[in-house]
Amino acid sequence: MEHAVLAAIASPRRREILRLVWNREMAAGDIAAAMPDVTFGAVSLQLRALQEAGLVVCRPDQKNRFYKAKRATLGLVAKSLERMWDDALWRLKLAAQLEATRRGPAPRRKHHKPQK
Amino acid sequence: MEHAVLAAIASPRRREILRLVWNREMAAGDIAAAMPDVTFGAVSLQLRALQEAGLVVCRPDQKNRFYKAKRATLGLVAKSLERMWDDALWRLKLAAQLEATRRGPAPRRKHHKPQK
DNA sequence: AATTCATTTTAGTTTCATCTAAATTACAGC
DNA sequence: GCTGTAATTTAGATGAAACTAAAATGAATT
Repeated sequence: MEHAVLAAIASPRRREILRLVWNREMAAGDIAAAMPDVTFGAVSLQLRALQEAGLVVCRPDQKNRFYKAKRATLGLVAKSLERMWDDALWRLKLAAQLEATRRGPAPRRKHHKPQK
Repeated sequence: MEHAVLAAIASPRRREILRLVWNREMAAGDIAAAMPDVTFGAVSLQLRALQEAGLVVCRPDQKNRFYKAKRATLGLVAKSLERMWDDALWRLKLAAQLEATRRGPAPRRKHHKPQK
């Protein structure tokens, strides 16, 4: 583990990319399309950073370049990242479920005795 | 593990501090004294960042404030950091030993046949 | 209450990362 | 060759992080 790796995963944007290519490989264009808030160029730069840190590998194929995560580089940290993503998902699902199943009046805060 | 933790350990300066207080607690002034290339103020700011990330705890005592690492916050990543530091030490020691025990002419690169 | 020591905080500057828009490269099909 | 698609690269703008110097805080000592 070197500095470059820690610096790479410190960026939310790069973690977002890393998560996309964690289990499957994806073309650069599809990665960029999954992030409508930035330009293709910006994504390409981050892909380069990830590649230089050894966190992704690139496979050129025809006009496309397919990226996928190189999990081994992260060692134990891979598990931490996965947990981080799972926890975030879990929180989202929980929030959605609470919202969907809620009936009746809005949840109350702890009750206080009315002032005289 | 949240973003704040990853962001905190992405900084070499904060890692340097974290390493100092990894096994023992240290007064802020002593930490700053161990880093002659920056001011006390700068170190204090980084200590605050580490504290906000939950990576150190502070114990006031008289005029001093003693900081120590809160390793639990790092979970598995703690091991990765330790390995990182050990590896760096190992490399330094190896280099020092090579330098100290070297005798005779400087080490040669792989021999090539002389050109005719 | 004034002084000293240890530390934090503030305000301003520099440095660095990230982004955009546009130019450029690379590859394939016509 | 030219055209179109996929991606990278460049140059420049913007914002955040890290630093410094100086001022402010807090706790002990006189």
